[in-house]
Amino acid sequence: MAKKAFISEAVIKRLPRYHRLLGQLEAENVSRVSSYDLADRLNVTASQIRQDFSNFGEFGQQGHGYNVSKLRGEIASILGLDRPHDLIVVGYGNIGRALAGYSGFRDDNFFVRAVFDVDPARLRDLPEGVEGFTMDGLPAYAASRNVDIACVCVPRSAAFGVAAVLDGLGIGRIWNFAPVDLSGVSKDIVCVNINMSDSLFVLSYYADAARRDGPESLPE
Amino acid sequence: MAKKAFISEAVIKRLPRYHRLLGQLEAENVSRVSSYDLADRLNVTASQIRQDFSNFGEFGQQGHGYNVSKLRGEIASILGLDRPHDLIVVGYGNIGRALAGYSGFRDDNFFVRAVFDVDPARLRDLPEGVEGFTMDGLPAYAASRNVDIACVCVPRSAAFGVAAVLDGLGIGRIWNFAPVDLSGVSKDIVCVNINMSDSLFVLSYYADAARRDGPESLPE
DNA sequence: TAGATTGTTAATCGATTAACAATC
DNA sequence: TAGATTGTTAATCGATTAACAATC
Repeated sequence: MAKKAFISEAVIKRLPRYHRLLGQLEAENVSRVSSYDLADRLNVTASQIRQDFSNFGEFGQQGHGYNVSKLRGEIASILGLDRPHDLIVVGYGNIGRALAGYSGFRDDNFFVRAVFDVDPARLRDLPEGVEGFTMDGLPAYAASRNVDIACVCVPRSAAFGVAAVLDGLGIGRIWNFAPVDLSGVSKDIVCVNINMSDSLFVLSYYADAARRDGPESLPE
Repeated sequence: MAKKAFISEAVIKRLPRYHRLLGQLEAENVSRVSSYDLADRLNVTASQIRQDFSNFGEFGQQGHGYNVSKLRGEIASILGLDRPHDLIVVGYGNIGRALAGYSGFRDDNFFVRAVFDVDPARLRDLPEGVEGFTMDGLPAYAASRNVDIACVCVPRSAAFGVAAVLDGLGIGRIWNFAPVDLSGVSKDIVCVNINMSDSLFVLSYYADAARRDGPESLPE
């Protein structure tokens, strides 16, 4: 078929896992895999894997499977991992610090360039290569520097305001750690949420469920 | 119907959002809501909300909707938020520090009691009320203290080993921040993953998609 | 009571899985 | 070539939405 117009979110969410596994296989010097090999490793069906790939093109070779490096490159390209992304962190509290300090993103071309906080006292001990500014410095920063993605790590009460400011500055790509829905702030906002509390609550549920009803009550 | 045996993961994942909204409504002194009110606020269908609730019992009153506090209490009870949970953090790096330092979980009855790391030099500046131990202290700790949930914040390479140790100590409830699938380590493991990279990659995809194809390419 | 809104059954929609012809 | 495995179409499954009788 090659390049469908609209692709379901379920498919997109699986791409990072494929990318990760292919990276491991590459590190193990595996050069070819079939959809069945991949399926085994990921505990999904081969059918699903082939369906997923077919949304984006034809990456395999009939009778021989997929070239690991090529396939990984294709997925990286789909996800945009083949070019650098400039990130800023807005809100330099616990999570903001964790993001700015985590170097692992760099391997996938994501670079935290600057952090912002209302409180100048917090802008100490910044990681190597990361600049710090108070919030009022954000417009000037945005005017002179490229910002691909903003990581919103402010308290819930500040999140809407920050999102509006970011949208006004043309930084509508938001990685949101505040427990609010920012997609309503503007039509242009592209937002992906990490809600740690929500995830913890789900674990709490399944921990109880497993105790009560045994392992059959667990998903997957 | 009242209390279905097995409930889909999609339903469970929506419960924290309901709980959060009901908390806000409670703070606004709203005492009653209909499924239509809730649906409006959450941008979902009223039908879905009623279906979701009906998995667990009958929480509403025909003709009058739901009592906000009562409903919130029911959902809190389903998620286990009505009683305290003792947490430990294993791996005291960037994410581990963020988790141990974040006080917000306490409002929902989750308490980080201790942190563990292979490197004793890292166990400095612990938050108020949090103890620090090297990894070899984990068995003794588990023997003398209650541990409901372990937050695994170690590097990928250490994650399997840590999960095996935790499982051996009977701490099979894992909130996993390492990019590996720990559910295979043991049948008893209940694991919920937060994979920050995966989420960032998905954002990267949608940022590109929005640029290319406009807002129609976005989900939700 | 009449109106509103639930809980639930039936219909629809979309995603996953199975099957298989195409072909390397 | 023969065997293997893809890409894709068709069948199944599950989740979401619509409809409505029950009832507060």
